[in-house]
Amino acid sequence: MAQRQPLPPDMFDELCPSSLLPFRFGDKWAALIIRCLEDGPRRFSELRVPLQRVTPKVLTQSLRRLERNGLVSRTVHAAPKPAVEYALTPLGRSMLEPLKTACMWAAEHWDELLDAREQDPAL
Amino acid sequence: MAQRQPLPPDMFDELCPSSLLPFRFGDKWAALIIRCLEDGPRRFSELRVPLQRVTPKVLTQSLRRLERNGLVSRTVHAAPKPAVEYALTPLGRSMLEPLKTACMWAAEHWDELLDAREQDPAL
DNA sequence: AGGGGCGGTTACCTCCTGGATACCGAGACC
DNA sequence: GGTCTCGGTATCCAGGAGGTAACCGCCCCT
Repeated sequence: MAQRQPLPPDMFDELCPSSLLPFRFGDKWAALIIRCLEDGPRRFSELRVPLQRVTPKVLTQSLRRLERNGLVSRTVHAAPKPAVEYALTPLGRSMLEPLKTACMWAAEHWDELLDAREQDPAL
Repeated sequence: MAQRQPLPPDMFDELCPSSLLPFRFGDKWAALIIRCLEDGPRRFSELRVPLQRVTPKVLTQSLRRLERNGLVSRTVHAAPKPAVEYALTPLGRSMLEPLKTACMWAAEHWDELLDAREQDPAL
């Protein structure tokens, strides 16, 4: 193997996007919410169906954060019935691609991950 | 737009890979460590160079966790000098691809993310 | 035999996330 | 006017992630 370069001290300096974001994106439920919105706007109570174990407080928190980061939009419809719809913004939609790449990796290697854990039962 | 399907309650049931892993992978430093190991094995003190702000305790924690999950291997060389080398396993190496996809997304949309936060100064 | 680098460990503490539970206000409906 | 659903809030709390600081054993080198 060729001689490797030493790792530069400034490799991850500052707010480098590649150092902060990937694979630590959002909170626990953010990715799932984005996938729920893939097919179009959804209402609060619609989201609670697949995300059964998310309490309303936490769901609100997640949605607010996604809104703040410009990935999701929140629209209140007064008529005919009061309703709130959450939808992906273009930015949110652009995130579907890397999200799916990650999902595919996870699906492909899920067994290996489980195996590794079982081979080392120490926690 | 065509009528959307309602979201199924079992959409994220159980340990579905796509629900657990993507974008919440590992701890705070896991992704950075993996990128540091891309070019070959590295020693503990080598990793501390780019990851300046990681204390030894936390770095050890991260590495142990990556080892447990089968992404990184730890090898102790006794001779000629005592040294410990961390390297990517094939599984760890397979993670580089989705990781880079995520990095590219972050780099492309970094400005938009910052903009969104500034438009909504409420926290 | 003393010092220094390597590769950690230990104890302690803080903050944030996320969960449980209960409550609530505005409209629509009966 | 009472009640139902929708879309949340308010409060409290526990666990874990991650940071700080100090210490440590081993081996090599001189």
